[in-house]
Amino acid sequence: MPWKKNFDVEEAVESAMEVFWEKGFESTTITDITEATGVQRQSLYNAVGDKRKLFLRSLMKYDTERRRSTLASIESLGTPLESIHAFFARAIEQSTDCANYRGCFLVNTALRLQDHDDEVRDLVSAALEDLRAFFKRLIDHGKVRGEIPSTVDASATASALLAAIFGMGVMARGSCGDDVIRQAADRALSLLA
Amino acid sequence: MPWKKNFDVEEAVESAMEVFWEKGFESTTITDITEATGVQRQSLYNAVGDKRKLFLRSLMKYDTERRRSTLASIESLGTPLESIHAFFARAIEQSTDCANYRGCFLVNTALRLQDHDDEVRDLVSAALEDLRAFFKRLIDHGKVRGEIPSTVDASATASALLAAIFGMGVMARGSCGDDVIRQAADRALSLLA
DNA sequence: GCCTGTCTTGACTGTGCAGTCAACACCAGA
DNA sequence: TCTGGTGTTGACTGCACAGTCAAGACAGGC
Repeated sequence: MPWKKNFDVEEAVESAMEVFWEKGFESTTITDITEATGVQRQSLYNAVGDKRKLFLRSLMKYDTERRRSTLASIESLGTPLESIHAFFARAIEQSTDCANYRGCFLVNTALRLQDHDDEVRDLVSAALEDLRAFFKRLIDHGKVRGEIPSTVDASATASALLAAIFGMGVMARGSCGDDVIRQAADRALSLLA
Repeated sequence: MPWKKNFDVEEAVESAMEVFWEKGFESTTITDITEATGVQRQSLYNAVGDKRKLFLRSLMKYDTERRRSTLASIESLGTPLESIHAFFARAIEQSTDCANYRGCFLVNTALRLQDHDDEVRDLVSAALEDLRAFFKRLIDHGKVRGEIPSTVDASATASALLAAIFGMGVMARGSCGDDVIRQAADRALSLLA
């Protein structure tokens, strides 16, 4: 019978994800990926399919293994208001670390959606909506607990926080100063007071 | 003596700008541009230089002829607060017109700054800072006129409005619903009340 | 009318890319 | 030990692109 693969497909997708995340779909070459994974060209094609399929799989891996678990861990950190602050603190930290800034893989992909097909579009769209739902849920809980004023419109404010997070990412890329990013976060969070 | 060019370089740059704006630097080919301008390859190279120079010139043209004049006309529209609202109304209109959405050329470029050299980076960075200054100036004037509360921190709020504008752009690209974008704008503007 | 130097034209060159191919290495069962 | 099917390897193919070249078109100065 056959012969066993001498590499782990999941590990290869993980490495490919890092490259796509860093450089984006168009700017990543198959050679970049074979170098990052140590897996030969044809072996990749056999195991996963073409570049597009590999990208989709990387994005799905990011969505399930990074984004969702990050949100879950932040949500379980403390009170709802604390969780929202923690999320923004994390975003500020990432946005102001210019040297290593690479943003969120899903948001990066959202910004270049024209490069992709419907499967990717749907995944991105669902992830953005999920992030908004995350904020809304936390705001609702915060209102119940009394740490967020009951006059705050949970849905609208969740949308505003989402925009603020995205905007901070754009500012980080556009080489705005750190202060500006921090100010934007601070004012966005003031919507909860 | 020589022979006169039978095309107008400024017109050609204008057409090239439309293409770069629509598709971005990497995705635009010289052929796209020769087709859009009707100018031959070599004539473009003679007149402007390579693709990178043509892009820079397009971006400078956009900066001076579109962005600045747009801000100036909005600023002279009515009271400071009305101007800010008008700016957001315009952004909402553009962000929710999915079919024709192409964002702001400068912001699009900011999102792919790694594709570009220092000249482009500096131009983008200055433009973003200028937009922030635009908001800050209007807020300051609004406070003097009494239509914006004196408790509002002009600098921080300008940063937040900037982030909101960018965030709305990301949401539009990520195929968020129009309602979400409108909510985000509404909450951002509530920082002025 | 010829000459000079610029503008135009379309073919060409070299490069980098995604994806494919065919030869070979390997293992299990007959 | 042979055989069949799978994994691996590196060379290959075809394409799209940026940028170049050289021959020709053109207008004004002599």
